[in-house]
Amino acid sequence: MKPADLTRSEEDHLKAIHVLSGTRSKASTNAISERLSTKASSVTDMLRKLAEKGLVKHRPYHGVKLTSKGEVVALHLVRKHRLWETFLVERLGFGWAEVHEIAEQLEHITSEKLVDRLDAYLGHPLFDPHGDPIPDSKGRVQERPTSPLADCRSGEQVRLALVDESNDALLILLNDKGLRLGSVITVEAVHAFDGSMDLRVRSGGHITLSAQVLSHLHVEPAPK
Amino acid sequence: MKPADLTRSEEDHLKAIHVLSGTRSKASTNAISERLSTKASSVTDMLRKLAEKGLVKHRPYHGVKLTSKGEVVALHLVRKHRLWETFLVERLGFGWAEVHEIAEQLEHITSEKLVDRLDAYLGHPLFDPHGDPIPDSKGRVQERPTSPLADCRSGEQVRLALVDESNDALLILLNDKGLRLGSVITVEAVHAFDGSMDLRVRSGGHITLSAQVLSHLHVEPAPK
DNA sequence: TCCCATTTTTAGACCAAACTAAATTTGACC
DNA sequence: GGTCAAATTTAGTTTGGTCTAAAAATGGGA
Repeated sequence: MKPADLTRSEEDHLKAIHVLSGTRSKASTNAISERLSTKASSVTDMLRKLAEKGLVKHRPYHGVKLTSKGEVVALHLVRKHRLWETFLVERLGFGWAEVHEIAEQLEHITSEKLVDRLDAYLGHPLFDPHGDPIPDSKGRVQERPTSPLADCRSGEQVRLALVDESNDALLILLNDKGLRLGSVITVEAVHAFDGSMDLRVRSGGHITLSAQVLSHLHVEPAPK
Repeated sequence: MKPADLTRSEEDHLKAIHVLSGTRSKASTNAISERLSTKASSVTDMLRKLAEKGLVKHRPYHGVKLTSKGEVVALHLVRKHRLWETFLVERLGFGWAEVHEIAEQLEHITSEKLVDRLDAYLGHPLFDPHGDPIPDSKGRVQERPTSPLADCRSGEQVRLALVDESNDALLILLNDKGLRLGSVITVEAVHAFDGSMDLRVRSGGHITLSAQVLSHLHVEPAPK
């Protein structure tokens, strides 16, 4: 039983639901429509269609979640998206900020063989350029214990592991400050007033990040 | 004045017209519809739309040809298609026969920067895996003097330079016979009865090709 | 418990891109 | 030059995906 042939729009909706239901396990019509820049009524239509295909469970007025069949499709899309992002950054020299939009197109290319070859060509990477895990061909993801940078205390030394937003402006800001995935950071001060932090970046300088930026950064223990 | 945003269907039509009008400079409605597996009436509709956008010149009942603006778009699509084919074969290890269909999808990805980076990554190749020239970013193509293998005489030694068809079965046949681009071939016999040829492939064996196969092969003088 | 703002769905319309069937044009042949 | 088959266009329909506007459901606060 193949993932069947889905239209681009159907795929976009499945992926949106997957991402949005990450924490709460259900996604709302409005949240989906906002993410896809469409109207709520269009989303409702699509949900009915996807429900008929057995890809989502839609309880009207109460949100939607993926069936296991839908989850498989969504994870496969995420896999393709993150593999292509990795290719663009590592092989073609793109910066993080630029690749999201292109990968949005590339993730819809349908060829199992292409995905698997690309995966092998890149050396079966476990994480994409933003630190997000890349599902393997069976949909399994490598988990990694990360914690919010915002929770760190003064004096802690950690490594930047994950940026949980593909917002261009955020990525450009990090770039400007000399921060990249794997950067080793020492917390120099935490300001209670606004939640901002002063940091020292090894092989970089002293920087300050606002709480708004910090909320998207996750770290892991610094290497020895 | 950008190539403007075109739908996938519009792009497909432009490329079909480009390819079909290669020899005669005009393409017929039926030929286009056959190539795209649609009906003639659908093509007529599309031609009107493309004509309104100034991309084609359509004289009803008398065929269609690209305007210079349409030609630019078509050449850009050809460029993308052939660069992706090259990537798939040279980097991902695909065989010639498999890449056409995937490249048909990849050629519609819109990102100038992506195309140019891919081109550089591949070392600015002049020819794709089938021997077809790859237009550069300005649409210029590298010409190469090739002649039909079918015109060769007994005893001639030549090199396979171009296969002018992306038909799967043809490419698989060539593969089975041990022929690839660049193969050095000696003509051993030409059979007047059916136009078939007996050939010897250097670093291969003795093979026989039908006139039907030969008609798609083009050669250049053998290297010294 | 009732009310009302917010969210979501329904109803009806539009557009692009395809189709079928019918009408029209062309051009080759007698 | 007239005729007819093939090629092409026109007319009208369908499907998928979106929209706007109106109706319905939900759930928190008085």
